[in-house]
Amino acid sequence: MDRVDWALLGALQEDARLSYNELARRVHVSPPTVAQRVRRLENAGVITGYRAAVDPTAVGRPVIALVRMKCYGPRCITVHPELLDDCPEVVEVVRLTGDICSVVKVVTTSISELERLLVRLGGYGETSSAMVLSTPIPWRPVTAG
Amino acid sequence: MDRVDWALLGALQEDARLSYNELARRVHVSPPTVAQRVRRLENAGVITGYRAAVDPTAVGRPVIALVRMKCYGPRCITVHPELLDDCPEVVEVVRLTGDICSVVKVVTTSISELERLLVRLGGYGETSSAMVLSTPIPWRPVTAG
DNA sequence: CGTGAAATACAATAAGC
DNA sequence: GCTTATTGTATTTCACG
Repeated sequence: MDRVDWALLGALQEDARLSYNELARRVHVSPPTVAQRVRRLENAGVITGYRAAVDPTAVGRPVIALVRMKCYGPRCITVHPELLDDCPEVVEVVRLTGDICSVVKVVTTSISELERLLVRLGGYGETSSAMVLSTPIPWRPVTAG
Repeated sequence: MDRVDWALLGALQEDARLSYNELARRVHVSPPTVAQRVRRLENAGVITGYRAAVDPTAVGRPVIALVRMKCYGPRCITVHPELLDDCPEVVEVVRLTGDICSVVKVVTTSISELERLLVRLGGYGETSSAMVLSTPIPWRPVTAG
């Protein structure tokens, strides 16, 4: 992780579709070197994927919520996330320290769909939900800082 | 948003670096059609960007936390997110309904750096933090479902 | 580990269906 | 609005320093 690696990481976090030529220009190394470095970062697990970011509202899923879970013992969704494989509305689950065992981000078409999902999640634990009004900072790159 | 658009969205959420040729092969339309459709999705605000996903642990930032904020009146960070412009550790802020005004995701190198950040955030409101133990579901694509 | 030069593959435009 | 064809450029691999 030298200065070149961080520059590549920064550029790819801002725009994952930049070509190796364009990256080479910005980082001031040759295109093959860029290709080699990027592959190294991928294989080392630093870059875990490249994703198009989709605005849920723009595709008819304007109802977003964060659900805090206190799971009932061994069926905890943090240890069995596959329980949610048939819930495409669930887009993220993070396991936490403290009395809240996880926070689940859900993206739904409507309040009633959200309600159905909360019923489903309620089967795994105590839920407490809050709707997302907006996302003042949707993301930030991880930097060398 | 017909079936082809959803297929393109799905493919680009899984791998944002797929070429138009490769996308054309998978979705069974011609490359120029892919280019046209993808550009339409970008301009319509459906695709808001393409980002490389970075594993914070792999770059020396293993201490991740979710901080719930109850801001003090008008200096609420949800209405003035620029207050956090000089905090690169803050990677996401979502505004919520309910008594918690926002949840802030922070990515830090160490517990002591997390502590410094909590002091800073404490200047804007009451904080309640929980550390991220793992991410059982780090993300999921938005689908036609 | 980095650079340079080869063949291959890709993107973009324009024209036609 | 989708496809085919063409042109120019980008990407990749290999060989070399």
